[in-house]
Amino acid sequence: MTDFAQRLLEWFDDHGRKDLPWQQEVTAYRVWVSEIMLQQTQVQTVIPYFNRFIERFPNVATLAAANQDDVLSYWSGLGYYARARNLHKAAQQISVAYDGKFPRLFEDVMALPGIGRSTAGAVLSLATGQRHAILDGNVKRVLARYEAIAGWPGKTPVATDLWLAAERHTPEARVAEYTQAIMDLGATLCTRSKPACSRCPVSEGCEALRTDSVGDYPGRKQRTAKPLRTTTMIMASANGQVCLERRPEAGIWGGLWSLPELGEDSIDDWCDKELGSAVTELLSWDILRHSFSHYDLDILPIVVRIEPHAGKVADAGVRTWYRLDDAPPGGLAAPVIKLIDQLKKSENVANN
DNA sequence: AATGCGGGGAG
DNA sequence: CTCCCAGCATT
Repeated sequence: MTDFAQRLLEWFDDHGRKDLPWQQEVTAYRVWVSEIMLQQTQVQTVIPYFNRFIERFPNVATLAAANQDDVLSYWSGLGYYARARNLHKAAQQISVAYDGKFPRLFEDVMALPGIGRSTAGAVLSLATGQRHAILDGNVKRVLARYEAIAGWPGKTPVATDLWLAAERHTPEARVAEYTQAIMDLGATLCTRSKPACSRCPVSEGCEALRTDSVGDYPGRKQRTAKPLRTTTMIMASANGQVCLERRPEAGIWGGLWSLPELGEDSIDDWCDKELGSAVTELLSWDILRHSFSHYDLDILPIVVRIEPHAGKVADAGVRTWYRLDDAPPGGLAAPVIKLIDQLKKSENVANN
């Protein structure tokens, strides 16, 4: 065992996290769900989503049997919705190919949609104790500093070096605890800013600390200016209902329900063409800026009151009337949740 | 090898 | 405001 692993495990006994929801009643399924939710998402954000998801889908069979709208509704607000679609698809594959039992072979796990090298290693090491390395954001930061591996981890040669270090330090015994320990170190001491090197169990061998350059690791990606895009979202409202449409599988917010977006048409033409209704009242709200990692989106919300005989939509498979005091038909993107909440409030005011 | 994919927490 | 997080799939 490397000195690094030895000291890390000793530290874990006293300071590691052992009370996270997915650390109770450890099963491959629960660890898998948690690892998918934790991709690019922090622990505190994930916990309530994990608890709700597990309550509704306690095992592979219940998840595989659910429809996609149901699954996405439990993911609504978490982001990266391809994760939920892949999780669902993988559960169905596990049902068929492995009789509902999560596979134990690394290659089989890697072959499931949404699971790559790091997640496969994390699930198998945490749930079964098999010796596999992981390389998530925390581990990249810890190892880049400890070994002074320069450069942005998105570059192949940098990632290759980090994986080699990860493999080299992963011990033969106590693998599950080691995996949790190195993530905990990154999350609690070896943080992105203001790392607590004075309390670090491996500070003695840390090359970045020795050269007083902890802040230089890991290397950052050179960033370009984010473009700004704009869209108009239509909140067509009648009889306490609002029109929603399902987005295509590919692209942003794939498979989620959203508000219709206005293209080149005028509002009146759109309502006539798509809903077969005339506008009775028109109201523009303030622009809502929604920020993605790669662009900003300015949303101009337009509330359209239409004639109350609206029951018709042009394409019933893609559009639906959503009753505001009802449960949503599926997953909703975060800004759509915000706008619909605002609409509910304004409806309540109007009715009081 | 580079890019697309969400949303939020931290500073 | 900026940075980037328990990454993976696609091209």
